[in-house]
Amino acid sequence: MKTLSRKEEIINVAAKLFKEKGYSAVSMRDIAAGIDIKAASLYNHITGKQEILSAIILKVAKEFTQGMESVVAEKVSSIKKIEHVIELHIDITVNYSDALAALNNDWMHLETEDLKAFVKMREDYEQNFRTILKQGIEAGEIKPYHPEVILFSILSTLRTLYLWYEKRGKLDVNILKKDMVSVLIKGIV
Amino acid sequence: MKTLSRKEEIINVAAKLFKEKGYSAVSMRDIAAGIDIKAASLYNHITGKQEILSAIILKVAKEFTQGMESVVAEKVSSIKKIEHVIELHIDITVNYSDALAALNNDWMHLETEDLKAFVKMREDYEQNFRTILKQGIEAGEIKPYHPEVILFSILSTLRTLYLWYEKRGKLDVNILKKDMVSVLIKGIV
DNA sequence: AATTCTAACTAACAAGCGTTAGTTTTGTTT
DNA sequence: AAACAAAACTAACGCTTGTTAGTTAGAATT
Repeated sequence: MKTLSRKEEIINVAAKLFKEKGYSAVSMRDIAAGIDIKAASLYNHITGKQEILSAIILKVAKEFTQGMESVVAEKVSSIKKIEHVIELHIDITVNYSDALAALNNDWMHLETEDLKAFVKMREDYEQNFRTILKQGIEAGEIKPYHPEVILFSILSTLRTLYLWYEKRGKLDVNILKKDMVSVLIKGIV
Repeated sequence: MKTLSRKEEIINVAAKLFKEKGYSAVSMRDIAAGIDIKAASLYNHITGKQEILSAIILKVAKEFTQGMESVVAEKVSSIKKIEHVIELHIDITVNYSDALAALNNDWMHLETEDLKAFVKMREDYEQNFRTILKQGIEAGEIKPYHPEVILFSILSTLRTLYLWYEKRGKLDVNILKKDMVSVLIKGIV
């Protein structure tokens, strides 16, 4: 357990508050109160509210981008790749569940460069996933549904996992992985 | 095409803006500008910002509650009931896609009575869905996974469908229903 | 012991917020 | 044409917002 720098502390507290009320409804005074200092003191550590949001979102977005690129490069079946994408999401959810709320709900409050960077990462990520699915369909591993329906179905489940993970008392990660893979890939009947 | 009352117009414009930026980031002046009047004029038609949010969210929440109760009362197999829940979500998504954004992301900004009413409806809804799944598992129609994993997986897909429906150019509803049912129930392998 | 640096503080700013009061315009009913 | 109601307007209110300036206390470095 490394001790956190003040900046990391600010970002963690902010992420938790953003998760509860959303970026716009959280004030700098709220964030400051969360670590028992005054709002003006925050500016000794960060340049502004925007920097906090960027730090939260882009860090996790990079983890997704990087993780997805690793999976794409693997020399395994498409189904195995999808399994690994599911596991990637679960791992990130477990480690950054507060940040994921901001990534899902507050990305539109990013500005200029950061917004563009985020949107690009998100598009690339989806495109990689789409490619995996199409290859799986071509190879006959996956039923020939419209790839968009499959993509959306799996991705929306994975993206909102953070809402659900904490509520159910932080279940065992390995059991979660096994069950999620089964339900999402093999169906329920 | 019935002509809208001013109040309905306000609510529709607000819902669209809430979808784009979230409740807290949308000002009364923004909403007013959306129908080309001044902010103060809104108050001839509504009592305040809160009433707009309540109107948007509770209307749709009631549709879900009512629809789910109809499905539960049906004398059909559990699988058929799940199919009908999926179709219910798709129908509501098509008719109220803006309102669904507020329902998903801004419900926590409801106050007192309205907040309590919403949370109760949501819990009841999930409980009904859970019951359908458990009966399906008991009857051997559904694989014996942990019902929570199935519930979460299907529900999170359906709840974020609004994000996806408009982006893909408003696909045909019947095709969408057919594909979603297949993917969510039968899996992809 | 003197100096520098870090991170807190108080005070205040201009701008924007939701909302209210009072007035004027618009369109309908008598 | 006069009277009325509905719905717009202008102006302003008290409050909160993100942020800046200037100051101070304590720790680290010289």
